[in-house]
Amino acid sequence: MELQSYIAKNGTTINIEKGQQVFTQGELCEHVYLVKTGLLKAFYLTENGKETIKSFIQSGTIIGSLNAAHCQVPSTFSLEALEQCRLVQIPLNELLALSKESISISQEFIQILLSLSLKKERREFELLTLSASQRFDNLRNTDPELVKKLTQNDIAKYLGITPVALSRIKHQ
Amino acid sequence: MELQSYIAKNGTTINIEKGQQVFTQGELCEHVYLVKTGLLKAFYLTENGKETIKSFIQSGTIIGSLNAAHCQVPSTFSLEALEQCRLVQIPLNELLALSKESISISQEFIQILLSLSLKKERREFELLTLSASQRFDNLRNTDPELVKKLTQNDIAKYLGITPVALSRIKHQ
DNA sequence: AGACAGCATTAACCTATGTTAAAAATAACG
DNA sequence: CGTTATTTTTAACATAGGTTAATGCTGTCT
Repeated sequence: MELQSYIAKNGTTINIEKGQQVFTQGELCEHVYLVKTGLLKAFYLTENGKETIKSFIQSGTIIGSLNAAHCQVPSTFSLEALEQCRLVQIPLNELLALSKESISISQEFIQILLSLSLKKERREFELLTLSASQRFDNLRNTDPELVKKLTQNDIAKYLGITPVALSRIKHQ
Repeated sequence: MELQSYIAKNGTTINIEKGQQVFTQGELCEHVYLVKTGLLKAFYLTENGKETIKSFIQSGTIIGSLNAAHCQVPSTFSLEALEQCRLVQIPLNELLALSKESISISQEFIQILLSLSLKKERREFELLTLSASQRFDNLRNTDPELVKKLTQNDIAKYLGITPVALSRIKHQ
């Protein structure tokens, strides 16, 4: 947890109101964020204006558009606060540079990336093999607290279905 | 590319016949593989015996059940040769240990994990926002050569639909 | 060539989810 | 409190994709 404390010390704290965006799809975003308090959603907006939620981000997590920050390209998604949030912001470059100096930071980075890839793999598996209602059950079992905090609209967008379909699924 | 040459030197070369499995879902798999030649598929088998393909692996790629190897848990997927393959095998532990000694190896690891996460993100995006036929178009545009080599069955399993549905999609 | 195996197509019918729109419930606010 | 917004439910219909099964195609072995 050297990394987290480095960020806490050297990053700049920002407050985000509910509904505000931390960064926006299509824009450059060179930072990485450590979530101190609050809850956020990372989401895509497709050409035809449809929103789909990539993930929900809870406190204690490090989040950022890694590829955007790393490759200096526009972010493919937006990050928005679902509640009032307190974040600590730091340029990814700074962390990467740091990791070049310190083995233990590198190692931590590797750990973070490995666990991120685990998360993505689970998600991929679910999208590929489970029906919408199975995915919903999964979410409810995995993180019932989170489900309580979310609006049905956002849950649906996360599951990849419409709120109407989710309402139907619930009544069974 | 220090990592690749380390693997090439210190790993053990194995040959896999078409149809053979490199490792199997449910088993431990502590190795990571560098694909020298050939083509493979990584796939899940669900409880009800349905197969879905996670990804196709072409030569030059490093593949393995990272989480299985790292956390010493059974792999969640199998790896099978679609053509006769030549691989170089090495324990992930050995690479992780190595990365603790060498900053440049750590850095390479980080690069690999970052690009892996980019790939997964694209896949997640597609599964979440595109229809089956859009996903098929995408695949055809991104890697037409690959599509030629694959059976329609495998393409369908990769897209998350049945071969019947894929056949329908093609005729439009 | 003939016989078989493995793929691909087609068709008929079924189910899950999308779409639109209206009604009902809940939350937010003066 | 009563009034507006916002979210959720319900209903009716449309569509994509699943299921099963039959048919056709291609290649391989003898």
